Amino acid sequence: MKCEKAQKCNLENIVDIIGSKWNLFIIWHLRTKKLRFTELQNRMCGINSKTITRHLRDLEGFMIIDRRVYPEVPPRVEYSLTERGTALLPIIEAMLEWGGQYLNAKPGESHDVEPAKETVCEMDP
Amino acid sequence: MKCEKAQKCNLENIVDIIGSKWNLFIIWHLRTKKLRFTELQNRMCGINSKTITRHLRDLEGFMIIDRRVYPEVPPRVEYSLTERGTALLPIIEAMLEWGGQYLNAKPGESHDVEPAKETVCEMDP
DNA sequence: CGGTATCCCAGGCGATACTG
DNA sequence: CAGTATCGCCTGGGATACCG
Repeated sequence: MKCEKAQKCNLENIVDIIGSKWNLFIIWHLRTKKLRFTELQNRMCGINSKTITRHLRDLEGFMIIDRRVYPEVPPRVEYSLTERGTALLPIIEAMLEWGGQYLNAKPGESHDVEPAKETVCEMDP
Repeated sequence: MKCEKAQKCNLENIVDIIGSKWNLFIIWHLRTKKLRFTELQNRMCGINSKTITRHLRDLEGFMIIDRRVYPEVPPRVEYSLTERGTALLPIIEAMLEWGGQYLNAKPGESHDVEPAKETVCEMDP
């Protein structure tokens, strides 16, 4: 975690963000439209609320997502991508493309079901 | 970790590879030339041998790096990128570019030293 | 609805020591 | 040199319960 002799690695900072499965999923799910807390949670394979909250806060801190609270009853909170977050989409797409080219062709070993398309845990339409 | 209702997420498989700080570092350090075990270890901020070995094996399993053993005394093992691994470089470069654009400009909070350039833990020339 | 608060556990990672 | 073995910490994340 620490590069004592050198300055903090650029790549390391980025991996802290992109390297998390959950962060990537959140960003990806927000690519088309803003979503509410529960909508996100349901789309992400039932991730528990503590975990998703933590990652949402992280992403908000990095100014990758925008959190908008509507003072209503019942409460409504909507998350959306910022410009910074949107700028990450090409990278995620590149990752998916890479995965489609190489992982689907020869899955290595951990391949139990048929290859996915460009989808990420699409569960509920 | 498990998408019970959907097929295994493509993105999740990829994040297992790209999402690891160590894997990214290894790939990045191998971008220009093949390196020996110790060379890699020294460049990576003194990562301990157990950890690096594990990640090297993982990457080898995914056919992202190539491990070549020379039957000599003392032993020599060289690691290099495969085509698959090389195909990841544009993604890492995109990540670095994104980080350069956004993280260096406004670091958020975890920013203790001056921004890094396109470097990754460059310690010993 | 959109979270916090607790508890708990697997495993990622460092430190250290040893080996062919 | 290139690892393996062992120990032990600490965090990420699941389960569950509760709250404004």
